[in-house]
Parts: sequence; structure tokens; C-alpha cells
Amino acid sequence: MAVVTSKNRRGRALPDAAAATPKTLASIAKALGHPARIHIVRLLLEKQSCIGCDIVDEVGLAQSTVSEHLRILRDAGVISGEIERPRVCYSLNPGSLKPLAKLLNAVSDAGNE
Amino acid sequence: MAVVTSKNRRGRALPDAAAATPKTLASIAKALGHPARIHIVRLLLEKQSCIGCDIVDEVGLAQSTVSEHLRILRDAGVISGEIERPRVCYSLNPGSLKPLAKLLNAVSDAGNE
DNA sequence: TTCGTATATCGTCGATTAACGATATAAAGT
DNA sequence: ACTTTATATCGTTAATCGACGATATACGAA
Repeated sequence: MAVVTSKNRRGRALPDAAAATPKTLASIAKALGHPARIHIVRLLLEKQSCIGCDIVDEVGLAQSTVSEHLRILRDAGVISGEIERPRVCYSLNPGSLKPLAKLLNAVSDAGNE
Repeated sequence: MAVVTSKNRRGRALPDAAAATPKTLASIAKALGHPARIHIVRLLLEKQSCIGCDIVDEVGLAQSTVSEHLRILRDAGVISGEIERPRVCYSLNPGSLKPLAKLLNAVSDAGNE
């Protein structure tokens, strides 16, 4: 079943979806609320990690615009970037979306009981 | 590993996260990207359904503002409202969040394989 | 018919967002 | 020292958002 006491792979407890404030959840959702940012998340999901300039090519917007989208995702904790001058290697923070995922799963499951 | 052929617990195949366009996923996320709207979704999750004016009381913003938030959720397909003049009874559309839930679960699972 | 109730829509205003080009930064290569 | 490369930041613009009060709508009840 699905009522898992969520932990990440280091075994630390994650904040419960019910515990996460509306503000917290909304800020995660907001960070995902743009097609370019969904695109970036998908990209990082399939490639594990990705250099910024490749993301720019892939997304097809101006470099400064993509940089801004990356900043928004970074500020929301969804991704993190490791500097390898002059590049930055971006990757997902898998745990970051769990609070929102929990809520969405609860809603999805509301249909099946 | 984690590349599960996702099915829900009745065994029906779910729409693949990869199938939903970034635009579609972003519009769902955007609809959830405000604390008041998260609040509303949580409320409907715990109460099954709820009359509009009770939502206004619960959320604590002006009626016209809440009406607008409800419209945004409705336009995104997250909720639907059944008219019972002079009231409207709102409830969740459980399936509506599945495409986004799938992506978020995939990201969350990316940490555990 | 008039009144009350719940909701939706309109108009407004300030704040935020998304996009871009131009410029700054910072290290590595020549 | 200069150039190249990748990224971040700045300044600007148009567009969208969030909030509100006022008003419109639509029905049931008195």
C-alpha cells in the first residue's frame, strides 16, 4: 500500500505532505509551472545531469532566459548546480518534490477507494 | 531499478508522464502554484466536496478572489463544480493530477535506484 | 413580486513574470 | 596578457497575476 513513512535513501525522514505548508507546496508547484522548467526537469531526469549550455540548446530560449529558469528551479530546491568552471553541471534533487508528490498522489488515489 | 511500467492499483495503465506535453504539465503545476489553491485542494481532499461559501470562509480571502482561484482550478481541470442554486458544490477530479504526479514520482524515485 | 443567498464577472491597481540583448564574471587555453 | 567559453546579472519591456470592492446573475423563499 501507499502510506509510507517517507524517507530518502539516507534514511532521514522527509516532511509529511500534511505537514508541508500551503506556501511551501505552492512554491514548489510554481517553480514547475512553466513549460521550459518542466522541459528542464525532464531532461535532467533522463540524463542524470547536464551542463547548462546543453540545456540552453535543448530548451531553445535565450541563454539569459534559461539561466533565469535554472535559477528559479535552484531557488525552489528542485535542482542544484555544481560549478566546473566555466561550466555548471545541473542535476535534480530527488527529494525536493516529495511533499508535492505526496499531495498529488493522495488526490489521484481519492478516485480509487 | 525504478523504470516501472506504472499501473494504478486496479491495474489500469496510466498515461505516461513522457506523453504529457510540458505545456500540459506546466499548466497543472501553475494551477497549484498558489497557497490559496493548495489550501482549497487540501480542503476538498479531506471533505470530499464543499460548498463555495464554506471555501471562502476557510480560505479567508474576499469572495471574488476565492471565486477566481476556483475558476483557475476548474479551468485546469483539477476540480469541478456542480450547481445547486444558489450554491455550487466543488469536488476534486482525482485523475487530473496524475500526469504531474507521475513526473514527480519519477523524480522522487530517481534518488532510490 | 420582492428579498435573500451564493456565486460569477468587471474594472482597477500594484506586483510579479517572462523574455531579450548587453554586459559582467571567472577560469582555462594560447 | 589576451582570448575563449560558459554562466550570471542588469535593465527594459510587455504581459500576466492577485487582490479587492462593486455589481450582475439566478434561483428559492416569503
